[in-house]
Amino acid sequence: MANTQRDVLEAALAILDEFGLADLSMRRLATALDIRPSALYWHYPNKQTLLAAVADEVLAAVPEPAVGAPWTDQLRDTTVAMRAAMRRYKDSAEVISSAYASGLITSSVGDYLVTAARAGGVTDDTAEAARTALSQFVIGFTIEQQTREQMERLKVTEPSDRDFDAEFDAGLGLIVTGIRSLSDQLV
Amino acid sequence: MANTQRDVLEAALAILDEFGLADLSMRRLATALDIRPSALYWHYPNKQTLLAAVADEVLAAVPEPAVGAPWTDQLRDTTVAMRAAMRRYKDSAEVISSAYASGLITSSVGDYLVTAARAGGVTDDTAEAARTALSQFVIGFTIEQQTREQMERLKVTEPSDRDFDAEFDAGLGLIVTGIRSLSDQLV
DNA sequence: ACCTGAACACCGTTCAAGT
DNA sequence: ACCTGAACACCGTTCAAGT
Repeated sequence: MANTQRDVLEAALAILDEFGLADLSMRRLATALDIRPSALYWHYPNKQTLLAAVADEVLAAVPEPAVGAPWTDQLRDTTVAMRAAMRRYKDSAEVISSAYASGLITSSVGDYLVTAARAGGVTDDTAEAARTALSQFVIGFTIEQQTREQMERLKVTEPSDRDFDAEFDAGLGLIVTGIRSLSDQLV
Repeated sequence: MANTQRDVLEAALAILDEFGLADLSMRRLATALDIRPSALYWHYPNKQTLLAAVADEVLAAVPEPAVGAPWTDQLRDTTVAMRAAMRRYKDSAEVISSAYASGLITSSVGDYLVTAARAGGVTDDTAEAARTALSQFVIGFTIEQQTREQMERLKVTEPSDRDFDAEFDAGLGLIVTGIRSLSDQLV
């Protein structure tokens, strides 16, 4: 039974879900599909491109913000949805960070943030800054949490008593407040 | 001539400076020191610990904020200094991100940010959120820029026309504005 | 105190050849 | 269209032994 590109992508997500990024090697992925590693290169030109596809698939769970909602809620909801999407797959924040930097990502979550910020009447520069601040924050924050979780799983660290949800809400609130404040100045 | 732990650290920084993280392997580091890879494990227990030492050394260039300066300037200056310190060594933002998450970092830059925010009279939770938002932002932002730069060096991407300095200033301004706004609410 | 030698168990990627 | 087989050039880490 021959595999499609989609089969390869789903097998990669399954490994990420179950074992994390350290175990997502081309050799291990091939074994999961019961093919030889070289066969993967028929579906994807290299590992980097495969990981970008994984990143896009993870972020595809983030919905377009509700057009009727206040623009600050759109910013909040999109950022919260990004975090929720990343938390579904172990280490996916790190995958997304690399893919984002590589420029191979096609997800439009960044555009959702820029559009929502513009709805607040801020300048284009501020809208871009809002996207940067929010996406870097949520990705960086989730990398930190997921790396901790992976280390606790491997018993190399004891469980920390940090309240990640509270820390996230506070940081998000702080950034949204900053954007709203810049918006108010323009009125 | 026997090597010290410091010699190993400096050789690692030299490789980072000249070639970047992809070339910082234990084998290559050993070759640079003219010893066998196994000898490195006398100085550091593993690569992760060595990279944490590299991260600390990079962040050691960030000065304690001037006590006389306004607290918002202390926040800005520390974040700007973190970015400047990271930009001295290729891919060091990624090294710091991992080391930060691993909990092996001992640098006190995070404390500088919390202390500065507290000077603004905000609650402890907001001060912690300020540290998280600012450090995640500057690390995430610099990872993105340094990954781009590395790819341009390898000619896998054309130079982008993004103005990273302007984007950074806008994002930083936005976060600091948010903190100040929460501080003002308390007055 | 610091290092070598040898080994173990892995990587990503290429490319001619097979069906 | 999709895959195998074989190879190339690498990894991090361990551990007994050397000086």
